[in-house]
Amino acid sequence: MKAEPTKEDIKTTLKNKGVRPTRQRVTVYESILLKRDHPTADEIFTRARKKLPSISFATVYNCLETLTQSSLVKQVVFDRSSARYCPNLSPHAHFKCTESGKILDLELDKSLVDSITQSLPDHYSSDNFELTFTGTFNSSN
Amino acid sequence: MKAEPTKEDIKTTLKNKGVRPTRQRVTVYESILLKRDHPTADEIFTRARKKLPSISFATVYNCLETLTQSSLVKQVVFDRSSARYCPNLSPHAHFKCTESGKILDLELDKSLVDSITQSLPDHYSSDNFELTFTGTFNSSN
DNA sequence: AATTAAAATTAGAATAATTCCATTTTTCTT
DNA sequence: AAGAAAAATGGAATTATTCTAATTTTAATT
Repeated sequence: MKAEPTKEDIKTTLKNKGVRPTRQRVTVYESILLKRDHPTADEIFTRARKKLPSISFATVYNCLETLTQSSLVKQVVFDRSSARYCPNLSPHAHFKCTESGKILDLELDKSLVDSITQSLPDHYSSDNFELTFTGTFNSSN
Repeated sequence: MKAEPTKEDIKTTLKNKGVRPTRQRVTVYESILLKRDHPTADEIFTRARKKLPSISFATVYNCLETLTQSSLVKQVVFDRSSARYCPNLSPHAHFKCTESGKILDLELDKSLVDSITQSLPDHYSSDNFELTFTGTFNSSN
């Protein structure tokens, strides 16, 4: 399932999570996987419309909620701007480039992931973290 | 300036940052420092009103913007809920308890802060990070 | 102390993203 | 095929925040 999951792959993934693979959900999930550029609900709606012109905005939000709940996508929020959605399930950080506005995944060494996870004091319990950076990406090479 | 900064302390802090210490700014900053519970703009407005009944909501937002720009407070955003404001300037993480809704500061070992800072690949430049956890805090002790 | 220009504050309107609601459609189970 | 449950839909409502235009305050200068 590395590059281009088929509709069937997607259906199977949804089923495995106990999520009914409706056309709308499959389409929304597909739209996020298609181009892993952290699209907003609005962008996902636009993409989904191309595949399924009858889909409504409310449904896109419903599907995103369902996908987020079932941990298939992660909601990423920078400041107070629109939420973005990320299908990368490995623990990773996000970097927002203030010049391009792009959001990039930053893979993290397992050792760092462990350090972060273990940094929680006793009595605190969490099964996830979100690490974000804001800055610039210098692609002058 | 550990426990209770006076109005004069606050004025000095603002001046040092090149921010004009208007009554409204001092009051807003004071309202955040008063109780370090990561208040929302709304809560800050309520607190500020008690000290300065004429202050407007727009001004609270303006002041928060100014304080954030000058790095005196940090805006903290969880999910898509209201932004919250944190006057803790040391590098630290935030923990949101899903039971109480409270947001807590988690101080981080310098070594972890360094590891996080150094995890940025070449070409990426950022002078800040935000690390957040969501989970539960078990205070059964 | 009056004058002025710039900066800050204000009230209220506007905006944008998201959520809610009532209805319809689809899907699943019998 | 019928009935029940789940999902999708369109549009209204909500919420936090930003914008705008006018007023007030401040600081600097006369």
